[in-house]
Amino acid sequence: MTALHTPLARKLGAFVALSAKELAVLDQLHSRRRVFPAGLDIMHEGQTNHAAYILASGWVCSYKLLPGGSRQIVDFQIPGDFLGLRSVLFRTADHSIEPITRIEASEVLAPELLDAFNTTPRLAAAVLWAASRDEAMVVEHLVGIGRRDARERTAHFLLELGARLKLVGLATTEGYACPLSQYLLADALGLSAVHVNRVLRELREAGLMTFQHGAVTFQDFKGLVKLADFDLHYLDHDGPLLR
Amino acid sequence: MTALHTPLARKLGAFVALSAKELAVLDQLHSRRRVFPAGLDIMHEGQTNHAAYILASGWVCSYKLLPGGSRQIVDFQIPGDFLGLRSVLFRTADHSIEPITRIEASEVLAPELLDAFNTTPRLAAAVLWAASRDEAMVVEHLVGIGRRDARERTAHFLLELGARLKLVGLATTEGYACPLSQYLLADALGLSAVHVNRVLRELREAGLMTFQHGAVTFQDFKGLVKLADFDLHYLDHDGPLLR
DNA sequence: AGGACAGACTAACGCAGATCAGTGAAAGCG
DNA sequence: CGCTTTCACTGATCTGCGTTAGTCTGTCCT
Repeated sequence: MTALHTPLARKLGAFVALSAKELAVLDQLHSRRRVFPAGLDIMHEGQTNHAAYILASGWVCSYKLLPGGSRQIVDFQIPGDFLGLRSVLFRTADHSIEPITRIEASEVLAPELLDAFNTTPRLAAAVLWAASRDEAMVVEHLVGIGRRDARERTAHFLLELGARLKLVGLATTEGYACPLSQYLLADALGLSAVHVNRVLRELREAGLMTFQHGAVTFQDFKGLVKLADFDLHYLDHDGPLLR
Repeated sequence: MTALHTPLARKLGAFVALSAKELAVLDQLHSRRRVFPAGLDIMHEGQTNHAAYILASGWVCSYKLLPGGSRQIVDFQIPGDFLGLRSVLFRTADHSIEPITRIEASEVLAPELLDAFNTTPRLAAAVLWAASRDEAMVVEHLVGIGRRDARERTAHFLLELGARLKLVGLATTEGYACPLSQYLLADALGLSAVHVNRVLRELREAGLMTFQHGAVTFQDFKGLVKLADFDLHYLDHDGPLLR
């Protein structure tokens, strides 16, 4: 296998073996690279005619604000993920996107993407598969918020992040570097920051995992998986309908 | 405008004017019509190699079960919606699908759909738009469960259902026929059935709306919209990137 | 007709998690 | 160099919602 140039190539490569040509096409999508600072929204709910991006490095969150001032983070994006792909189909974005760290991202215009799909159809299938996987994760997130208590929910979420990061080589079974604050985690989990803190302490004191100093460390992976009822099969080993 | 044959045609037609040819292609997708009784799952989480369907009549819910025995309903599907479209891309379904009423649905195989897209590309855009809209609704649902209290959440959900039903001619601003039990509503909203009952009583006593005898009736639409912070713009008036 | 069952509805009680109100440490900055 | 801001962390109190345990209807059986 040739060297994997980008996180996206690495992610898709974990699912279909990519030819040199396909890798080259993927690389070309990364031509218009841009850098954004942390904390400054790159896309706003209601905004029209924005571009889509492929995230090359750094972390991002997509969220919605409510009139009461609270917010719900729908998902975090990590290297190799698309930003605002769905919103491009609508004229206006249905959520906002904020970089959590300084990020590097490549602007992708719809025509370029369609072009790439035409020349390398297997890429289209792979990208569609990735999009479906993202959607499955949003659904799993919904289920967690609706029906899991704070401990299960937190554990599940951090395990899932780990699984995603592993795909792009940014995590091991031991843990991963994680730039999230407890506030961000709270907004993602539908909890208060105070309660997130308590839950993290519980998990730590139970010897299951730690979330400290910008790093997530799994001490008892199996125990965590059991507590969270984590089933990675919906992220794993599942290929699309490739014919 | 020609007569609209199916709910799907009606829904897509609300967004792009469909030619006679496109209508014919849509009709053809409905050739393999099947009937399913209420309460019997037509698709199971973990099941492999199932087909996708277009719902022609009746109501359906897609849900996930948790080990504790509770379940979370991710979404209800109404006539004109696709069933299991995303799960076809994965080898195995990531959720279960259960008819709430007796339903009629047309089996659609992936090749047929791709064929239809090739002969009428505008149809592909329209279907993609519909899929994006569905995803946007799941996101909105997630936000509701995470950050809205029971009253807002319930009101928002029933308003959204109304907006969707209006698109296929099954609702007016006054209300709509609704076969959901309070238990189903509870599983969708991440609440207990008991509390759903309390909330519905509150809404009724506040003169906002009723949910009784299989019908939802809006008495104070504006008041409800305000309470729920309901913004239908993400369902309305928004076209896809049509070139 | 009587029994079984599903669904709407209610009251009493308990708890998970929100809210409020702080402390203390580290990092950015004029 | 203090000053401000951000973040982790904690205890006390409050509350929205779950849980339990019912009653009452209507409808479908046989």
